[in-house]
Amino acid sequence: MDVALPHLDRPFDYLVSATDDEAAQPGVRVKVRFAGQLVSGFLLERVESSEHGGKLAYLEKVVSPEQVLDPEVARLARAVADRYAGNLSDVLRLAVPPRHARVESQTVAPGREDAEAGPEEGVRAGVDAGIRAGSGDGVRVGSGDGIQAGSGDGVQAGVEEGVQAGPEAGVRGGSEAGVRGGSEAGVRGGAEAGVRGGAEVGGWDSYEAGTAFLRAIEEGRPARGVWSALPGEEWPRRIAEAAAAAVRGGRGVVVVVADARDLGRVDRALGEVLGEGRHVALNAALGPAERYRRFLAASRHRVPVVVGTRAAMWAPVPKVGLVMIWDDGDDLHAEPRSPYPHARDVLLTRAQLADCAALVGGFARTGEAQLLLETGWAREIVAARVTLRRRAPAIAPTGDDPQLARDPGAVSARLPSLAWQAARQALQAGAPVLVQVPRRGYLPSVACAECRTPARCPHCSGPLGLQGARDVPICHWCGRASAAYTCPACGERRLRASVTGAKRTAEELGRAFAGVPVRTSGRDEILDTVPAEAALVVATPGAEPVAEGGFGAVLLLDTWALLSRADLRAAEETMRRWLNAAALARSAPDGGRVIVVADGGLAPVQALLRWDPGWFAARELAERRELGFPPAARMASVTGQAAAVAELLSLARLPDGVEVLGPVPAADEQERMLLRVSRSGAHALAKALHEAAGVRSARKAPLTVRVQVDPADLF
DNA sequence: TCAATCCGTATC
DNA sequence: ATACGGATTGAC
Repeated sequence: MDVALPHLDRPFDYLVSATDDEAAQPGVRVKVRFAGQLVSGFLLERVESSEHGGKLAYLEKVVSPEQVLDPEVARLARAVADRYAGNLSDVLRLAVPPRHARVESQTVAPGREDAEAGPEEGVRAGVDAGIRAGSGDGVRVGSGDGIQAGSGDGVQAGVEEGVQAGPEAGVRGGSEAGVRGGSEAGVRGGAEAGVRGGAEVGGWDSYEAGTAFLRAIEEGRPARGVWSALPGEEWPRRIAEAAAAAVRGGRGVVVVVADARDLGRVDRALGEVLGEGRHVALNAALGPAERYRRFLAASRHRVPVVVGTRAAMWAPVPKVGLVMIWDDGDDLHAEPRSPYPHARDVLLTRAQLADCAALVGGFARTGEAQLLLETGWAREIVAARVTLRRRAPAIAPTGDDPQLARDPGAVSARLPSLAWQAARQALQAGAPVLVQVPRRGYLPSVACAECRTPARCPHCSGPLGLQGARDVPICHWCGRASAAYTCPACGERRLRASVTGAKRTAEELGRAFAGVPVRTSGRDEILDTVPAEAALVVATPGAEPVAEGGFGAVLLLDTWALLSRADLRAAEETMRRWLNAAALARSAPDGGRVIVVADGGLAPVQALLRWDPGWFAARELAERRELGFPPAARMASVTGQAAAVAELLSLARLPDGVEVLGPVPAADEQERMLLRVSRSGAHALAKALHEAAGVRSARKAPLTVRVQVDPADLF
């Protein structure tokens, strides 16, 4: 039922007229009369009788016989709503794309391929028996406790406790538990698969548990993996190979990536590995018609594999056997609309509910992924150190480079000398060089308040910037503070903000490396690939192109700006950006180098030098455990006007052990309270908050309160 | 004693 | 939003 009121977040029963009987199948869109007005909803299930005491109304109409809400997705949506203290209707808005009637009629519905093309309405109009009113042949519409009673809670507990209880789940994943898929694998893949076995594993044999993981997927076992991709890895190809294994086993696959560029890469790889017509790519940027067309292709089980950005996590696929997420630390995976579910969480819940395989992959590793490993919910898929050494670039820090100030070359290049040397060598060898600089505005640069000469670091000539409200300018490149800055041109001491971004850096580097083409890739114009020839490529994090044959050198500049952010995830995010850029370099045996302009003693720098995202993630998680931060604990925020927040919290029957923190001021004269609870109490906390919101909405409380579980912006 | 009105609550 | 039931109030 498309009603976003927490106290109405449950299914409602309706009668079905004989006219609607055939079309009224689970998953179809319907219109019903609710409190006097016509509202839309989804038919959740057909039932013989209703427990509802009062009078039942008839379904107003079946909007379309298209079964757009897959039962598996409906269960998932309910579980996600529960986890995030949200309404099913909100989740379904995210999960099922808006209907496009023309697309629906243009394409042939399943099972009707042979029927004479007549419009579906015509087909049903023929069935026009009398009304079987009394029979009580009913239907359940709207919100899905109906799917049903026990399972709502049980399922949610499953994930929480699955993650928590670990060992059992882990053992289950690893062992022979999921025999179900086995038969299909035998029938479909058969001898062929057996023979091709080795080749089908593709590049997964570079990872210690890789081959076994792929075999498990093909055999339909619910294996769960956290995959640390090797530097230089053709990860879209690995994802496609994993998808192909599931398809050979007769199962469906859902892949979620962060942005359109990653989507393009996986889309291409899937086409190559699976052949055309075996998958669809879903992208928010598609128009409504094309989006619905592709959704229908999946919903009608025309294709076994769906890849897409965030919203694709809800895509229906036939007999889901594997869900995958790439680069789960990317903040694009967090849904910005209520109830703000995170793609990783949704996919893992999906795997838990469907008892299917799951893969969380990336060059970096998030605290959440680390937790999956430490609880035993998932197994590590990593390469042996010896393989890593063969594939990784040579990585060095320039932190306290003693040559920095003395080396005239470094000053003229406006780069620390080591970075300058690495770039020059790569260019001389005919290889492209990647320079990663933070996004414009990330840390504003400063210029002389009088003559507007850009303020430069006295040590390395890097651009100076101001961090937050602090007055002391800091170098973007080497991180040194310049307390007593004086403009070399006019002697002025005051500074004003100016902007330096990728563009400016590109200009400066162009002057330093005369004759070398300089290209930029950033927000407005993103490069996808660059050829294997000498060029400087200045890119913001996330916009780095892939170089044919790999970059000869990767320079990570302005690292201080990333590391010093006052964000819980600053270090993790920095690590992720570095690894993603460094992964684009050639291997050390092929001359690939990565220079990070940062102090080699810092933990993220250490982790980068050793290419050890696991070590870093374990360290991060341990720290968050100590501090009681997510994902070691579960947090929720309640935001709104002070009185409304207080009302909600007074109504909430919070479980034992909830810590209430705050209030802290929020935007628009509102305030925000934070609630913290152990992971085992997470479900109860969400339930209590949803119930309290329900009481408020039943009272028609005028002031809105926003409840967020695992808010993206903590501290 | 009954109807008009108000308030709170459920909405199949 | 709107409809309904129960309580409340005011007129006969």
